[in-house]
Amino acid sequence: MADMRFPGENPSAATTAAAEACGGDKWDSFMDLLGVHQDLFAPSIFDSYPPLILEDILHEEVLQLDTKHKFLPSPPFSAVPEYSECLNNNPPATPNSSSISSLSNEEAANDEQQTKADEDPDKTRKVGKSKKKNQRKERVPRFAFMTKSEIDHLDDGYRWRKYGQKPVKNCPFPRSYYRCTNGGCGVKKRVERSSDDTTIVVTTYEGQHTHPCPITSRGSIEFAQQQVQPYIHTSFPSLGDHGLLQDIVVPTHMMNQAKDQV
DNA sequence: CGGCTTTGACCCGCGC
DNA sequence: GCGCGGGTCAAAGCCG
Repeated sequence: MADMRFPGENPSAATTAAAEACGGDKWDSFMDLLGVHQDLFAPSIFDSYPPLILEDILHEEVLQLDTKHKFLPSPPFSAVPEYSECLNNNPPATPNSSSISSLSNEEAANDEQQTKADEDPDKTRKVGKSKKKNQRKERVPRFAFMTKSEIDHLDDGYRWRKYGQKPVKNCPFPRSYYRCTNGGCGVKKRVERSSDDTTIVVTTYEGQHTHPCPITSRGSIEFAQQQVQPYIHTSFPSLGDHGLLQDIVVPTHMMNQAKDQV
């Protein structure tokens, strides 16, 4: 994980509040998944631009964290349909301290084959049709960005190889599948355009990078800044209390502002 | 020539 | 059992 902390900086009050609102461990995990250190956001960014928090996506209730650390109803951000697959009545997840590997058991079972394919594709696809239903699989942390952009595949600093594309039902835009090109890093991401708002690109990351970000040049970041407006939507599947999905919407300018100071 | 995208085929889970 | 949809593979082609 790239270490991009600001020397001598401490998280701002609003940052801390946002972290508390998400649950401290979840916030840390969020930052880990983003590939940045929590302290990256230290220089009072959240004081000026508090994050939006989607608390209970089951009821499509969107809450916003204001600068006084209260939850207020926010403008109508809609729930991302695909997230509903993560919503069930599973018992509350118990995130461990090192990662947000807290997908439900059911989802873990669903991902079982995929993970096996990641580890050894030959054993699953060509040979291994002997599914081990009850075998516990390592849970894969996932999160998604909703990005307002005309460009589907945003430059996030990592190198990706496209390995598939599928048409999406009831959506004129296809879904693209990418895999991190770094050897041994099994991180995948799906990129699709929202059918409700075609200006919004939904990028779903799966897994955590096991290597530092290969591209940290300022030019790359600035390029991304030009593409992304105006917010980033992040979800923690099954991380919320009672198994509910918990989402965070981080305005993109916050992300960019933070990156700009690296 | 290596890395990447494209694209049709294939596999699998799930609902009916 | 069958059809459908999601996800992945892998060959072919493109490009720098």
